[in-house]
Amino acid sequence: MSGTPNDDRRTRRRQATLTEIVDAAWEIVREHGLAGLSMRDLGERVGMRGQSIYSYFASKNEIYDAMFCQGYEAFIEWVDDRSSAEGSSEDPTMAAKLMAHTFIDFCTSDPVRYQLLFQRTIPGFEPSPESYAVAVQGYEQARQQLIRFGVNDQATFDLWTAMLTGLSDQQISNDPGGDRWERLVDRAVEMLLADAATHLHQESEQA
Amino acid sequence: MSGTPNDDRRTRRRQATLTEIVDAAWEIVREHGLAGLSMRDLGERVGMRGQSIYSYFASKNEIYDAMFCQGYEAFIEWVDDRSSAEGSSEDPTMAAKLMAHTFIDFCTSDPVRYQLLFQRTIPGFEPSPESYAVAVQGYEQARQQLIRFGVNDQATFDLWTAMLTGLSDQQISNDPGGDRWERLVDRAVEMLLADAATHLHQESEQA
DNA sequence: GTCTATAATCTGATAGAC
DNA sequence: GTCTATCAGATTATAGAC
Repeated sequence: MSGTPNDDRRTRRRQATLTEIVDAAWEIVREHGLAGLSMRDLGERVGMRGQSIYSYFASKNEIYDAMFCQGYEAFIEWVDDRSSAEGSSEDPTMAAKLMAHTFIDFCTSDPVRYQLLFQRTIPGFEPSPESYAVAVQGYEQARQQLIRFGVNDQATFDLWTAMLTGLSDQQISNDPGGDRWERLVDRAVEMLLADAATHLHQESEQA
Repeated sequence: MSGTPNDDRRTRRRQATLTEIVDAAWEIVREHGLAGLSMRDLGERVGMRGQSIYSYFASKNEIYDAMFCQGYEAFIEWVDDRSSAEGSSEDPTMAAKLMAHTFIDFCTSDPVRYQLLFQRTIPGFEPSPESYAVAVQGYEQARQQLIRFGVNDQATFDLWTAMLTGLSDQQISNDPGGDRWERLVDRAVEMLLADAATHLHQESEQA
């Protein structure tokens, strides 16, 4: 009863509408903030009534969840694309700086996405297990990258995430569109690398 | 026509109600998030109808503004109380660590306040000039403190704020109630001090 | 799958009696 | 200064026709 050409067409069409809705949700949220997403606006933007969205998503939180998932997929792709270029670099310091810029560019290029992925700001929202798994995958990818630069224990990694999210956060909050904190990234990486060298754990946690 | 004992009593009573309302607003916001503040809830908590609040505040944003102002006053007092104790310390490294803990304790002890003071998360809200002046005063106080530790140029100060807000933010977002990032503070300060020493600007910006 | 209709509730804010 | 009454909407979500 399944697998007919007609079913194929139908699911493809449905999938297209799903991504169309999520894309429209990102647009709204970039204009009116994370909390400013409403089903009516969303329906209007995608060419249907707000109530019809419920044929695709059971609730508003399910839309946030799809955005959360898509955001982390974008993160993984963003880092993948740029780390292959870094891999060809000989200088590990240079590679670490590139990685840091890659992360901060991702954050500052879309502040609302940063807010959804890396901060807890929507009161009722908890990511589904499936979306959370994607988030963990992104986190692990970043951790594996840093291990290459000698960041092989949890404490040092936590210090790096604090520094990099701190730079992103200040850049977004206090100098949107500028580079007041972004231009401190190279200096921050040099500082972190020097620190990591003095706190080296000999037992690497690599596989 | 003014200055009679009756006027005195009246303004004192009014002032008491004003702070009572702001205190109740903090309670609500700690329970339901920054965006979860409503005039009806606020009125109920303070013992009047929601509409009566408008006798004290012209709009909801004026309440956010009062909270913003009060939050920065609390920050100034918090730092003042603890920096006098630090002043008696001989070791500048120790003093810097105490200052960093003071800042991060302030942030993590009240996440919603941190959100209101240091992040831009309420869509329509802009602090009034009066409240903004208090914020600038708090910022300047922190800057003057760091100058004592050799952080005498803007770039180095920006790096410190990024590190300290980054640690606060990670602590709040990813380990609420714990100390996973808080326990990295001493190490972070040592790292920042070593960095500041190598980037010393001879022309101090002190008065 | 999309519609209309609507439930049920919340929102900030104003007018005017007392 | 607090109340009642009310405006003028907004919100998420469901039921049922087509």
